[in-house]
Amino acid sequence: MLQAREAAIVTSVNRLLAEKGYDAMTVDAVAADVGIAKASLYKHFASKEALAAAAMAAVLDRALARIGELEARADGPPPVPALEQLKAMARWAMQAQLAGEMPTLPAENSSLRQALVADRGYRDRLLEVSERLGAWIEQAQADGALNPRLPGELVLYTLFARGCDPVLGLLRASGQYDDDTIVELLVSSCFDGLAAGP
Amino acid sequence: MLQAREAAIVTSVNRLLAEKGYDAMTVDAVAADVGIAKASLYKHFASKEALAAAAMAAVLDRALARIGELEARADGPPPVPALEQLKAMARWAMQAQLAGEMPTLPAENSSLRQALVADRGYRDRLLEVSERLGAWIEQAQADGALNPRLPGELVLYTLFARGCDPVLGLLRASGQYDDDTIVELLVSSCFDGLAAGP
DNA sequence: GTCTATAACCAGATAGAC
DNA sequence: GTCTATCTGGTTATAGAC
Repeated sequence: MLQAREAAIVTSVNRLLAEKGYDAMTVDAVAADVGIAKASLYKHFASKEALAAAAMAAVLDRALARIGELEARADGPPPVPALEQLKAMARWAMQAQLAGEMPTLPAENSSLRQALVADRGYRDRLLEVSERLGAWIEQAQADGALNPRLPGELVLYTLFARGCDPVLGLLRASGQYDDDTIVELLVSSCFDGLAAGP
Repeated sequence: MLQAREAAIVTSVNRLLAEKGYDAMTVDAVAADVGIAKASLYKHFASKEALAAAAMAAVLDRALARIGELEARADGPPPVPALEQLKAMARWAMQAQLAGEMPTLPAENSSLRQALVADRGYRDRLLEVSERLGAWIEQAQADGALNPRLPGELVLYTLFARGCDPVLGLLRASGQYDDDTIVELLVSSCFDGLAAGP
C-alpha cells in the first residue's frame, strides 16, 4: 500500500512538474492532486526538492527502460546503426514532452539543480543514462555517422536539451502541425541541421 | 536624471534576470543592486512583471540594433548571403548569453510569459525582430541555403531557442572549451546538424 | 523621488490529536 | 499514516513622512 501511494505521488508530481515547472508547482497542489493532506505528503518525502528528485529519477528510469528496449532491438537482424538508436531516443524524449510527461531540464541557476545533484538516486541514474548514450555516441562516431568536429560531450548534452526543447511547444502552439510531424521536423533539424546539404 | 536612473534599473534587472531567472530574482535584490529603496523602484515600475518586461524589451532593442548593423554590412561589397546573417545573429545571441547578458527565454507555462505578451512594448519589438529575421529566412530559402523541408517558422523559433540553449552552459561547465570555441561548435551543430554530411 | 516601516499574502514545513 | 490547524520565513506591494 505504501509503495502504491508513493507511486501515485510521484506520478502526480511528474505531471505537475511537466505542466507548471518546479517553481510554480506548489506542494498544496500536489497534495490536492493525490487527494491527501499536505502533512501526509511530508511523511513520505522530506521536502519539495525530494519530491522533484523522485519524479526526475522516475523519468530517468523510463529512459533507461527505453534504452534497454532499443538495445534489444539492435541485436537484429538487421543490426541497427548507433545513429538510429540516438535518433530513436531523441524521438522518445520529444514525444514524452509533447505528451506532458517530461519535466523540463532544470536550469543551472535553479535551486532545483543543487538538490538533484545532491540526490544519489537521481545522480546515479543520470550517470547511467549518460554512459549508455555515450556508448552509442562513440559507436556512431566510429561509424563515421556523426560530424567528427563535434565532441561527444556536445552530442550528449544536445540530446538531453532537445528532449526539453521549447521549439516543440512553440510549433504546437502554431497549430499547423500534428505531433508526429513536429517530432520528425525537430529530429531532422537536430541531426541534419537547418542548412541545406551541400 | 530620471531616464538615467531607469536605465540603471533596467541594466540591473537584465543582469539579475540572466543570472537567477525570473522567479528567483527578487525585487529586494534589484533594489539592493541599484542602490535605492524598494519603494522607490515601484515609483518607476508598477510591478515585478513590468520590470522584467522592460528588461526583455531592452534585449530586443539590442537585437534590433545588431540586425541593423548586419543589414548595413550586407549591402557589401561583397554582398553577404542571408544564411550568413542568420548565423551571425545566432552567434550574437550565444555570446550575449555566455556573457551573462541574455535573460533566458520564458517557458510557455511561466507566469512571466502572460505578462510579456500583454506588454505592448515587448510585443511590438518581438514582432519586429521576427519580421526582420523572417525576411532573412525567406531569402535564405530562396537561395537554397536552408533545408527546404523545414518550415520558416521552425527556423525562426530555433534561432530564438538557440540563443538560450542550456547546452552553452553545460559545455562551459565542462571547462574544456573557451567561449569562442563553444559558440562555433553550437552554431555548427545548429546549422549543419549532429550527423556527418553525406 | 527617496526613505523607513509595514501591510497582506503565500508557500514550505511542522505540531499534535486520532 | 492521516488529518486539521498553525508556524515561520520570505515576497510583492503600499503608506506616509521628508
